[in-house]
Amino acid sequence: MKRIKIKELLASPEIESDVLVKGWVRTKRGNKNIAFIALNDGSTINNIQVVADTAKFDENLLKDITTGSCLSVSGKLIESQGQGQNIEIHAESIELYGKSDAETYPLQKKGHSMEFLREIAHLRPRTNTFGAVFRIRHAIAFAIHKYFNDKGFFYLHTPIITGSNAEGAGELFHVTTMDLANIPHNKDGSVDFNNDFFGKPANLTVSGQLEGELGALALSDIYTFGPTFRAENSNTPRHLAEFWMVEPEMAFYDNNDNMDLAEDFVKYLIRYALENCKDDLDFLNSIIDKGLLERLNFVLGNEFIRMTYTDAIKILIDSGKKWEYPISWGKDLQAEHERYLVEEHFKKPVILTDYPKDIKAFYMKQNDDGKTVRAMDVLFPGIGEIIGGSQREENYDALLSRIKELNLPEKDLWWYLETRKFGTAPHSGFGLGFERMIIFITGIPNIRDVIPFPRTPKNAEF
RNA sequence: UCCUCAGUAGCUCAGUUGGUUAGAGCGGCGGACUGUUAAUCCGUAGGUCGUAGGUUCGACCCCUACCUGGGGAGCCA
Repeated sequence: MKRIKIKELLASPEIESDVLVKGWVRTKRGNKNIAFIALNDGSTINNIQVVADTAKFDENLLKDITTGSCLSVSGKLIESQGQGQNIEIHAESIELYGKSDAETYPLQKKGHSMEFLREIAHLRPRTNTFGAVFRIRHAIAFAIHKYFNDKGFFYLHTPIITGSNAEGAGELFHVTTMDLANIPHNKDGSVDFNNDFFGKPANLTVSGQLEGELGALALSDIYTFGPTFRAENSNTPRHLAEFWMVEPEMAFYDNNDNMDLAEDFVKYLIRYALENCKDDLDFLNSIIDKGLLERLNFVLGNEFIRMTYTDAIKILIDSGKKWEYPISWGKDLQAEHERYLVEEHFKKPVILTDYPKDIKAFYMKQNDDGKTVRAMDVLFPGIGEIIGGSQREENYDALLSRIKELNLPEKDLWWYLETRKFGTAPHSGFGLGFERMIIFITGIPNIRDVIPFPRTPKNAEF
């Protein structure tokens, strides 16, 4: 007999048919005559109830069926006599694949704190909450590829190891094969990289954007979707040292096209989750965050506010609020300012545009006013900046002078500059923090709980 | 990195102004129960009180440092 996944079984049950299911025991209840086993194989948040007449099975086998143990069960699918489930399996035979010592297995029937589960990240996917989160995470990853593929975008693989930190986005993880106990130095005291693997300093990427632009200036529309690394000592529920980023880059898009795409994209992902992850979202809505579904539907049903940085500053000043960080034109918005705009003033997602050039990256398209750049940040409730993007500076001279102004390593960026020399084109792009999107869609408050194995300062276990 | 709160049984927590033998619920184990739903009922084992110093006749409790975790902030996605 062929094994059937529990999701499939529950979706189209054939009463009185013989079935074979395999999975892990969530709970066992019962008395000396009958045992009820809740079995879960991860295909869905729902369990199948296995009913076993104790007379039919070896006493020791039944004793070894404990929370966490793994079983193969064959039997007849019948309508349940009890409340709480429609169907159940009347077991004919049970094979115990793996015991789970009840005394030491850390997961119990009762709920656990997220902090405790994080310490047992190797087992937490077996809980309802993490099963739901990781299934949703998968669904959204798939939806990202589907969205872009359907729009004619190409998935471009940008390098994980790079030889420059041109973007200047945060601290780097260095990549080397040098003996750390015996690092060669030049006469001036600096590290001698000549005999290192790449013959020069290398690091894990902080963003695939610059390489993504190279792709867009040949294939028109591309996206990257991969891990990025920041060695910042950030200890917050919104930061990881290793996180996944989605970065589309589009030729012939101006910043308005860019915003249109960003809003449509984010809404597509939310809609995809609502349509394809209903059981998991219902569970999270009841257990983690009672306002989750309402919030997802609200974001879907409303247009994002679009306004310039300059207008936003006016609103913040006119609000008369006392800010911990006083606000004025030219200063970057702090968390309290973003929160005010999104959660109090507009009460919906906000896209801010045209930031002062001095608080944004060198590659952003400069406006004619000489003061601002065509940046756009999408701000979400509870998360802050979920997307950051811009129209890119396509003018060679303007880009080069900005690089010089900021003392960036011009020679490391020769390849980037050449695209502006040979057939340059207006283009735009943005980056979406994948885990932050998952936070929003699942209602899970801590980013460490929306990735299977979080990497944070002082934590690289598993 | 800064501010702040916390660390006591496998888990979640209580523990009086510093005073004999550190408690509960859940989980585990043993038993009862003819269909359970986080089953129920009876019984039972389980502790280097985060680590290292210090104060004291005496420290889970007071002091110092460090470690780990939560919340907030910064950096950012």
